[in-house]
Amino acid sequence: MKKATIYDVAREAGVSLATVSRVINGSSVVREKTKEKVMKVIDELNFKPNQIARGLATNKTTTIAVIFPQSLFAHVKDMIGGIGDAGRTLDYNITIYTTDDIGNGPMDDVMEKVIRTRADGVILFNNDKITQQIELVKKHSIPAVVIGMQVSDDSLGSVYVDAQKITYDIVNNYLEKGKNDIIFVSPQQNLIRTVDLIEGMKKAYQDHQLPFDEATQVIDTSTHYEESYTQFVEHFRNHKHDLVFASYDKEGVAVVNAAIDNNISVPDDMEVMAMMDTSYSLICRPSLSTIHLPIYDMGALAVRLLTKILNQEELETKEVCVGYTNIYRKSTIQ
Amino acid sequence: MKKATIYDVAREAGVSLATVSRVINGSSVVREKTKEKVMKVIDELNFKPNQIARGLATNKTTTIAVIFPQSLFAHVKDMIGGIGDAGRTLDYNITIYTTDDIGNGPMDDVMEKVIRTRADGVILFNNDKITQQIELVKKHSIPAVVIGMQVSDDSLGSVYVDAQKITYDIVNNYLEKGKNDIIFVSPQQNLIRTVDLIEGMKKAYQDHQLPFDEATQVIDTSTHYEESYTQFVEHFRNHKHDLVFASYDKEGVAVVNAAIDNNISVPDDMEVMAMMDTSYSLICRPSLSTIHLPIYDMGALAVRLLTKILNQEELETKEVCVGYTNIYRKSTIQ
DNA sequence: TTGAAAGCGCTAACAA
DNA sequence: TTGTTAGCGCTTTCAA
Repeated sequence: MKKATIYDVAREAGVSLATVSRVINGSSVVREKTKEKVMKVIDELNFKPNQIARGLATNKTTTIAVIFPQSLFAHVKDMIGGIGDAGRTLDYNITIYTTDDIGNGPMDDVMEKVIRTRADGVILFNNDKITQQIELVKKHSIPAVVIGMQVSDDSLGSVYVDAQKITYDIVNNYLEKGKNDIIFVSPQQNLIRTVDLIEGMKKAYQDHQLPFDEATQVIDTSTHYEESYTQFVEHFRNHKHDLVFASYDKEGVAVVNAAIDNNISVPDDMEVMAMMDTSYSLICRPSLSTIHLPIYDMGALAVRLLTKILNQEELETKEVCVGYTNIYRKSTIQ
Repeated sequence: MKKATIYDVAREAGVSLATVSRVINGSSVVREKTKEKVMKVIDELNFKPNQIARGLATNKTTTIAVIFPQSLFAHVKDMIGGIGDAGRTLDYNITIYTTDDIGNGPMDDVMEKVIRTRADGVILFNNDKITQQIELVKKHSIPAVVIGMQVSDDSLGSVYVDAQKITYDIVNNYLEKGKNDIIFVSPQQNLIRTVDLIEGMKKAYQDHQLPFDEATQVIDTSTHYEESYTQFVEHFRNHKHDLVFASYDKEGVAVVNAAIDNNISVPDDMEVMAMMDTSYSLICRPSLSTIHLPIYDMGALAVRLLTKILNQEELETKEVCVGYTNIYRKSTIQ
């Protein structure tokens, strides 16, 4: 049995196409009596408007494309809940596109697909290729919002956190206590811009007239627990710091475990602080002090912001900065 | 500047619509010379075929809807990588829909959206409402594959793991060693059917002519670490078992940590085994023995299977059973 | 308040 | 090998 179309409804209800269209789009001009009649037929025929046809007619798809590299997956997946829920509430379809790790001209290919599908807008995430991605959406003038970094551009929105402030405050706090052996560990790919995080540290050192040596105080690591753990076991064989700040809980746990295995007591001999407040930080023993970011909300906010841009709604700002909370648990002395 | 349409290309290239259409769809009948000419214009005008228009004409959207309850998010998110990558390789769009936790008539609403968007097919996950969901897709005759449970139905595909065998083998092994105080812990919502997991245990007990008491040997828990941890700290105050089998690593870690806090040594006093082989099992101390399931692959396989069904390709079976590996680490005596 | 009709951008017979 | 033409199912003027 074929799906009922608007024609079928019109015929059965004895009205024109236009009237049915008005009814399903909630136009106010249609008489109550007619409306009821049409609704009844819609129900009887189990008619569901074809969004594809509508899309063709209106040149809108009510679809938002979410683009992210697989390597950022750990961060993105936690946001998908918020993105999905907001999409549902606001009646937008969310379609996801992964880049890299597979295929060849990754970003171009993906953008090509997004353009073909005529998504109304896209959501991007801070990553090492973000500049190139932003170029692309601008070139094709696709409305977009990027999560994880502030971007000041008329055509783009952004949802971000004040990364510099996060590290500045923490580092400043330790320096004030005379604890100035602080290192920063992070994988290359990160939702929160590592340059900003590092910048915040630098500033704090500067304000205390202390030297900050990026070569030794910033350590790159892997996103795979086993690799980072192994790396840190080695590192802590002959290093010990006042504070290790990790940009993601998982790496924070690797630090803690590696330290413990080198008989460095956390937090007594060395303090550890991480970011994101995921389950990892709870599971860790001692439990990890961490920065809580409103991950779910950031996803939902990005969708909300994007739809506002799409609907040309008034908005005070296209750059929305979200708050965060320092959560002190057992890996720091508080 | 408006986007170029197939008309623009036809006009510029001095050919008809049909020819352009043939070129972009890779039809073999078009002369090489003409093809080149058309391609050139396509490039110049930066023409991107409108998939919406194509969808209307062909009655196909090349999109797959992935539907899952938020409560199953922890499992699903790990699969999204595989689903996304497979979608990209096979040139299908993946759109995600979350159910429950928000809104009212959850599943009906979602299905309504899926129908409106005319997704070619859907991917479902085992969860406590799966029967109802299967009913719905069948009622609307939407091609579907479900992940996490075997379903024998002509119109549906499934990608699953032999859950009964997993628990049977493990439990059987312990019973043979005379260790028969075994409990099973799991949250309500699970990707792998808990009834099957429990059934496997029962069978093993049966084969050993030993009683299995579901009331005491099966423990429900929360998906939130803090809650399950608290619950287990209480439980282990006056319980100790030969083996605790948890259906997900996170709950396994909660068991381990709660046991340790009650001075129960793992694995000497009590062994713990979990499922999924996520980072949690690595982070746990002692590291968790766990069942490795090919999560990424299951996602990719589901997409592959669904597209085969959509394209009416020949397939030996619609019920694909994937393998698994027992990974023994430090939470069990091996 | 309703209807007629054109058009959205493409595909797919069918004819040439 | 190419072109003509009729849809696909909806929205949206414009007129009534």
